[in-house]
Amino acid sequence: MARRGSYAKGVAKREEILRTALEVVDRNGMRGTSVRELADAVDLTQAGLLHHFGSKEELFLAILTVRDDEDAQCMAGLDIIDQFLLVIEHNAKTPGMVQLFTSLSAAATSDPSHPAHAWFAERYVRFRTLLTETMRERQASGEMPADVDVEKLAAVMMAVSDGMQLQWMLDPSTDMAAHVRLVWDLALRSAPRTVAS
Amino acid sequence: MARRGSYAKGVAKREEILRTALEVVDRNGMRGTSVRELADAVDLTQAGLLHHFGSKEELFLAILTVRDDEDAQCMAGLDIIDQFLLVIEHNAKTPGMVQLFTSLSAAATSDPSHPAHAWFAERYVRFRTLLTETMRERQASGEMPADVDVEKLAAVMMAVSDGMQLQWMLDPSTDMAAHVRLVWDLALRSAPRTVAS
DNA sequence: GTCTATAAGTCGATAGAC
DNA sequence: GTCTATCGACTTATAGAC
Repeated sequence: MARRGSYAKGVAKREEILRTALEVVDRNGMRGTSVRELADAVDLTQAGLLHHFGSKEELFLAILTVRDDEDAQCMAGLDIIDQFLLVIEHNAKTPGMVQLFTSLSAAATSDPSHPAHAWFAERYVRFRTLLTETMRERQASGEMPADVDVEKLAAVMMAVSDGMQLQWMLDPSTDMAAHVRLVWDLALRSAPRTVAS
Repeated sequence: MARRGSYAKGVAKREEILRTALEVVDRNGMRGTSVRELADAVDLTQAGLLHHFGSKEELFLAILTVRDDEDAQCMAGLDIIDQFLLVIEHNAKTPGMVQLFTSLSAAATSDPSHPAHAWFAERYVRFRTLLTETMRERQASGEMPADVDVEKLAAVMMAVSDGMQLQWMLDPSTDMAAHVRLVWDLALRSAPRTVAS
């Protein structure tokens, strides 16, 4: 079918754009990367590129989505906490990606009309829920102190991960994963609170 | 002296701009607030406003600096940890400011040539040092477990504070201070690690 | 020294031809 | 699906009035 052919071409071009954009962003970050630059890298005009993605922001969002999916794929089966730490260690090798994530998350979370607002909202709920449930299981099996507020701890783990990216960008010798692990270790070895009568 | 007079006028105008800009930003945030808008609010043209600050980014940086100074001023004498938590509680009442801080910190930390890059770098070092020293004192006095890595914990406290702002912007019912307090409590009541022989 | 007015350039976004 | 052309918003820079 002709329709099938042209559709497939669009998808292929879209993926070529994403793959190239991912590399460019990883070198240069979001800031200072214009749509025209990305368009040149895939031999398109700026308008030609924007035909595949509605806007610059949607293009960048697509990049993050691909990245999230790839992370999830190659970590399938691992312990959630281990996954979490591995992703953070991996982030330290892709500075442009970290830059893109922090910039976009700041812009998108602060503006409900931002194209990526819903994506981030859903992402936080999903990961927080996943972490919370895992921690509850560990509490049930006695691997974790029962009186830790795991719902808050899950939010904190993500917040540390996000926040450490800023400090890491200022000083790339910072070990982001080690800082997240510190919180996790504190939670694991926190002494059960004695109930005051 | 005439020179003294005109200099004072410049400073006065600068402060009027900052005061007004602070209000406008607190309502509208950084995103969607143009220099022209701010200029209109203080009865200046865009170029007139930019004469006082080199650029939009430097203007916004000046706003954050004023905010930091005001926070520090009205908290003088309080315990550092209490100060930290009080500032976070205060942030929850100034959404535009939180928006400005997250947007600017993302943009500035990721780009060494950003006008606010050095400011953020210095700010993180300063606060981290302050927190670290305070914690060391508490360890010395026995108020805090001796084997907690306070240098990392200080960085973590700031990271949680920064990171929770994103989740709070997505859901303003989030209690940012409570999450920071969770980390602090975990550190305080963490059981001393037994040394493996 | 401070401000007005304006010019030039960049960026993202969009309309319409092919 | 890709292009040309153009629009409007923003920023920087500067010439010159006061």
